[in-house]
Amino acid sequence: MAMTTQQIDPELVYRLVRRIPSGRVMTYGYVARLIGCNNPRLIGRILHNNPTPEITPCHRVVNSRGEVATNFAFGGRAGHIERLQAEGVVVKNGRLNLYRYLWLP
DNA sequence: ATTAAGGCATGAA
DNA sequence: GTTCATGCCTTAA
Repeated sequence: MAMTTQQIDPELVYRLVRRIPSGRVMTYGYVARLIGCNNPRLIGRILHNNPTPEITPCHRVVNSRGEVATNFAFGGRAGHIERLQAEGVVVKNGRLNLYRYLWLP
């Protein structure tokens, strides 16, 4: 029995991402898992379509290696890094320490 | 032992 | 069939 059509509400993603405290991050995988989706890439697509970057801090989501997005919708890689550093997150070589900054609800 | 980089798997648009 | 704001594994320095 294959469940091929699993629809997820982008609002669920945005609502969860808004809970990430300033200076902390979550990964695409964790976000996906928490909203009952096993497709991390879909989270990336939804965040790419983020209509309100000022309200929904999509820059607080990185990949499982702690690396920022190459094609961040708001200023690309540099924009992603800049927004994280503005919150005190130390980013080196487009990468941050997940052990230090990872936040889970 | 640690890290970097590449390749394959995955699920939905 | 193609395209990803991914993840995990393998391999090479």
